[in-house]
This record gives sequence, structure tokens and C-alpha cells, in this order.
Amino acid sequence: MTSPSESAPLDGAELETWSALATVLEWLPPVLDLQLEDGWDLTHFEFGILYALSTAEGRSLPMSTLAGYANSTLSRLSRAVVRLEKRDWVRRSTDPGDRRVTIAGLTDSGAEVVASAAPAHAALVRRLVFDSLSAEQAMTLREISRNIAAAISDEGGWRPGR
Amino acid sequence: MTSPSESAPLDGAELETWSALATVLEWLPPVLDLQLEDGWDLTHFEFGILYALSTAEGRSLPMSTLAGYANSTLSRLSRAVVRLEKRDWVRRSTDPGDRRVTIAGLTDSGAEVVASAAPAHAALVRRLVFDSLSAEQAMTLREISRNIAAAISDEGGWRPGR
DNA sequence: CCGCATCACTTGACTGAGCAAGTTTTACCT
DNA sequence: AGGTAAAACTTGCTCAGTCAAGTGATGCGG
Repeated sequence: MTSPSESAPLDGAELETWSALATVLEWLPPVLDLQLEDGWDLTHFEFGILYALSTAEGRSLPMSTLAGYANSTLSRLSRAVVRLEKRDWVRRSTDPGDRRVTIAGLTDSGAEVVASAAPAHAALVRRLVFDSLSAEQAMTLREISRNIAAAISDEGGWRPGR
Repeated sequence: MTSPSESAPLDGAELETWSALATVLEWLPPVLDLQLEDGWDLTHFEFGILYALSTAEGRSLPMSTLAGYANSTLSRLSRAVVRLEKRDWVRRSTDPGDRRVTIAGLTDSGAEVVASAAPAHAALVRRLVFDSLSAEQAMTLREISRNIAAAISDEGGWRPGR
């Protein structure tokens, strides 16, 4: 009964739901990316890094902590930070306390970038997501998302960046 | 009033909703991919191509039509089909009626792959999405997804593959 | 029926992500 | 202390995706 091959195929309503969700899954991230790339030549991922740093104590974080916030591998993060460093938005230094860890810090120009990109990004999220939903739907969406995220965490123990 | 810089930043509840949704947006596609890659050494995108062909009249479609179904650029599709052809799961032929169009057709072994992967894939979708939701939540999710998808279509007129 | 725009791809150059292997520094065990 | 394991990145290799340019084939205006 628990064998995967025995679970019924998705029925009509489920298929429609899945298809609609799949559409969002496929389109939403690219549109969000597009704004940042057009306006600031930034990946959504790179923006996430800058944003995380901007909210951090002292505008700087160890790479591993940052990788956690950005749901990323250290490898991916490392390459992204190299790119950001080239633009002088981030600077790296090794932690004097533990010379294995390198601390990524936001520069002033990096902070300016975040300050100018973040409101536009939030506005786009509002337009695409919250403006299309009733307050009740938004609350339900939060529940739904949490449930699915929990299921993902359980399933196979998969986690990004680990 | 309609200037983007004037829209209020996301409030607490919205931020939580967005953060939960962003998690799903980031994690769900990779987990879905993982199964196909581990089990069949297939990208979700490649699977989509095979699946679309399997449901098509004569198990074959012109590249441009297929690109529409797969929400993809012709360029991306072309490369993917090259890969699938190397594994003898798809074969290309030029349409005798219009020698510009090339028709991608599913081979028998390709059909076998779809037949074996599709149920497992559907089962995973069920476990991750529908098993975590009440029937009512699932219905709401369909509404929500449609609304967001509609907002995306309106916004900036962006469309994948075009 | 000829020339040129257009269509339907394909391909070359480049970029970002993943995996695995390598480096340096620290922690632990005895 | 001394040696080994582990942590915290970084980097080489390879691959998929994008963008722009290239290649035939077709349609169409005069």
C-alpha cells in the first residue's frame, strides 16, 4: 500500500492545481530575476547575498553563515562573492579569531546598491503576489508553503547547500 | 500613488508569507529534479520534452510546438533534443511538407522511459504537494497559482521562450 | 519568377552552477 | 606535544542555458 507505484495518478482537479503551480514555479523566479538583471545587472542570488549582508550585524558575515542564509553551497557562494568583490560591493577578509573562516563584508557602494534595489524588488513581489491575492488567500498561501516546505525537508532528507 | 517607490514595504505577515513561498520556489524544483536525475539521469526539462511527445499525436511534434509546450526557447530545446537523440530516446526528421521544420519523434525506448518515470514523478508530486494539503487548501492553491500566473502574464508582458 | 524579408531552427561564445579534489587552519585524542 | 581527522573555504572540470549570429527553406511583392 505504501509502494510508490501504487499511489493513484493525479486526478483531474489535482492535475489542474499542479499545472497551475508548476507554471508559477517556472515563471515567477525568472521574472523576479529579470528586474534585478535589467536594473542592476544582478542575479537574484547575488542580490540575496547583498541583502543578507545589509541586514547583518556590522554588515558582514562568515561565508558559511551567509551560505546558510542564501540556501547555497559554499562553492556557489564563493564564486558569487568573487564576482561581487570585482565590482567592489563586497570585500573579504579572514577572521583573525579563526583563520579558516573568511568574512564577507558589504562595502558602502554595495550598501547603496541594496538600498536602491530592495524597494523595487519588494514592490514587484507585491504586485505579482500580494496584489493578486485576498488577505485570506495570502494567509492560506503561508500555510500551504510551510506545509510543502516541511514535506520537502522530510522527503529523502534533501537540503540545499548541504 | 502608483509610483513603485511609494508602495509600502512588505509588512510582517507578508514577509513571512513571502519567505515561506520563496523557500518552496527554491527547493521544490530541485527535489523534483533530483529524482529524475538519480533514477533516469534526466533533467526535469528533458523529462518534460519526452512526456509532451508521449502524449502527442503520433508521438511526435514540430520543434516549435514542442518549445511552446515546454515553455522553452528553441535554442534550449534544440540542445536538449540533441542530448536525447544521443540516447536514442528521440529522433529528428525534417517535415516533408515544410523543410524548414524539424519534427521530433519519441522512439520506443523513449516511450519506455516515460512510462517508467512518469508514475514515480507523479507520486513524488503527490507526496510533496497534495499529501501536505487539505482538499480545501489544494483548491485554494489552484486559485492562488492562477492569480499569480495571470499577474505574471500582465506584468511587463514577459513570457518564457519568446 | 526574382529578390528580399521571414521563418525555423542550429551553433559558437560565454556565463553560472555542481561535483569532486585540493589547501590551509584548527580541534581532538592519547 | 604529535599525529590524524575535520572544518572552511577555493578551484578545476564539465555541463546546461542564454544571446547573438549563421544557415537553409519559404513566402510574397512587384
